[in-house]
Amino acid sequence: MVSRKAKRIVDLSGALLERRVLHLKEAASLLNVSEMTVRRDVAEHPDQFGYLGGHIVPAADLDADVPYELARAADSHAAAKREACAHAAKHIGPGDTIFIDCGTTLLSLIDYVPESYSITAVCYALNVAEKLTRRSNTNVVMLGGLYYPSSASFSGASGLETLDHLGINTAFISAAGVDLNRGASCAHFHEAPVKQKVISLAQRSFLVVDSSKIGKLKAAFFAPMDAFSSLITEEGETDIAHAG
Amino acid sequence: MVSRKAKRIVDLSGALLERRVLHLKEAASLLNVSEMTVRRDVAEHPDQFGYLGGHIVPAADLDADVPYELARAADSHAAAKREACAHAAKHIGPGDTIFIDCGTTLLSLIDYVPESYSITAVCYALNVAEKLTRRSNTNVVMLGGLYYPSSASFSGASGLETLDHLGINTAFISAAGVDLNRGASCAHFHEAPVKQKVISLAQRSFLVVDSSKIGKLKAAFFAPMDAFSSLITEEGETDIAHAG
DNA sequence: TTTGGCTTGTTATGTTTATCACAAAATTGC
DNA sequence: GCAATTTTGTGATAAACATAACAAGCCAAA
Repeated sequence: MVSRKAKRIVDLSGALLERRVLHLKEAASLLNVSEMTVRRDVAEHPDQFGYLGGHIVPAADLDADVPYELARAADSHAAAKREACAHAAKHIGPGDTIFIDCGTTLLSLIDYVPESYSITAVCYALNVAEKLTRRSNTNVVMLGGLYYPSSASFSGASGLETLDHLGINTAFISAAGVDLNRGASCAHFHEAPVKQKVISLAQRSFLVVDSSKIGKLKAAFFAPMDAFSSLITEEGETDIAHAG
Repeated sequence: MVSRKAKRIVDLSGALLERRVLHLKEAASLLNVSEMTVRRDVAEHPDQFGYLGGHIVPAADLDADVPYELARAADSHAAAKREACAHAAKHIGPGDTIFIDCGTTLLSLIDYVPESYSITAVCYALNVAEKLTRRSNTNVVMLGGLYYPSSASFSGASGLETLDHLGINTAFISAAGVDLNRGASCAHFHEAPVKQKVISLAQRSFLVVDSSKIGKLKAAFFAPMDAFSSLITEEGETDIAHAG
């Protein structure tokens, strides 16, 4: 027979699947043990449970194991990125089909699109998809493929093929480096083919970065500046002269 | 100019993107205001923030706004589902490529695979993908397509094409209904083509359900019983007689 | 510049949570 | 069935958190 303790752990994680948060007191009465015992159970299984001031949560909700230097990237220039998104969102209209690149830069773009707009959003990053699916009035299209933790995104041949069936009005592309002469580059090679194909198919593309990226050049070059209608940063929008 | 308050809210949700949990004290010093102010900010934006005994979390982590009757389905028979997964996981070996179906049934399958096994997992549901990407030693392949909130999964022609490039050893398929004569069915039509193609390509397929599903029949029929090597429930494994 | 409304900080008080040590109860091995 | 070990409960104490009332500060319009 399985020890009482093991059964409690299973019961508790079961209850959490359903409730997402459980107060210590609830958990105790649910499991028919004292609060102290629940405390001990939770403390002994940090892999399964998180504990926040009297509340038990699934460990998954907390684990700062966010893939990607995402965790690291998210803090730096977070405010600038949000401002850049606010500018970029002005280019989105009702009924549009947009493409949202991976990374942290464009994560808040969707927050600046009025709830009333019904749009279709194409993405290939897990964190972006998650946000999009929470929004109503939004069709979400995901490009599949192999997962790359470095950018929390998927890519592969069939993801690229999916793009052939889509009509994208406006693509929002981000970059880890923007050199005003050479163009836009990113740190991970697997992202480049996706970005390039999107840029080639979309009616118009915008390059969205916080200004700290300007002047930098990363390993994977993916587009010259004149591939974009404009460069958008927290400071606003800069038209790109199409005269070579 | 934007009110100071509005900027704080944006900063706070930005910090949460990165940290997932923020202690009241940290938040206060981060925003350069008193704890009391942070309390008030959080209380005024229940849509964005959750608050658990001194800790601020993104509302999304708590909000029972889990898409799908997922929320509803998750509680019922949760223990049975986990037990079924424990049985099913015995069929996974190091180096395998497995397919994990959508729904809540197979969510805990991955928990029963030893950390030391390096595997490749193919999926098409957002909640499954999320769990898989948290695991080390795991290649994750996602089938893309249009998002269906009803099952938190993606499907479409190009997702199906992706399957052609994959060699799947073992497929774990779940169902909303299992009729021992007619076979397996699910509630959403978009899932059926994916399940069918996977079953046709995988070396072997297992049907994994909690026993409450047995005897039920849902709208979208997708496979006869003899398409599966065995039926796995919380009570264990039942070989399926291949004699018609 | 001054008024009035709104925002923020402070303080005080009560409640909840955290931790520890020890006792009681249950399990296990023999 | 008995002793050793583990698990669980209890109560005391300290720390952290919650809440409300009021004072001070900020901002905008007159």
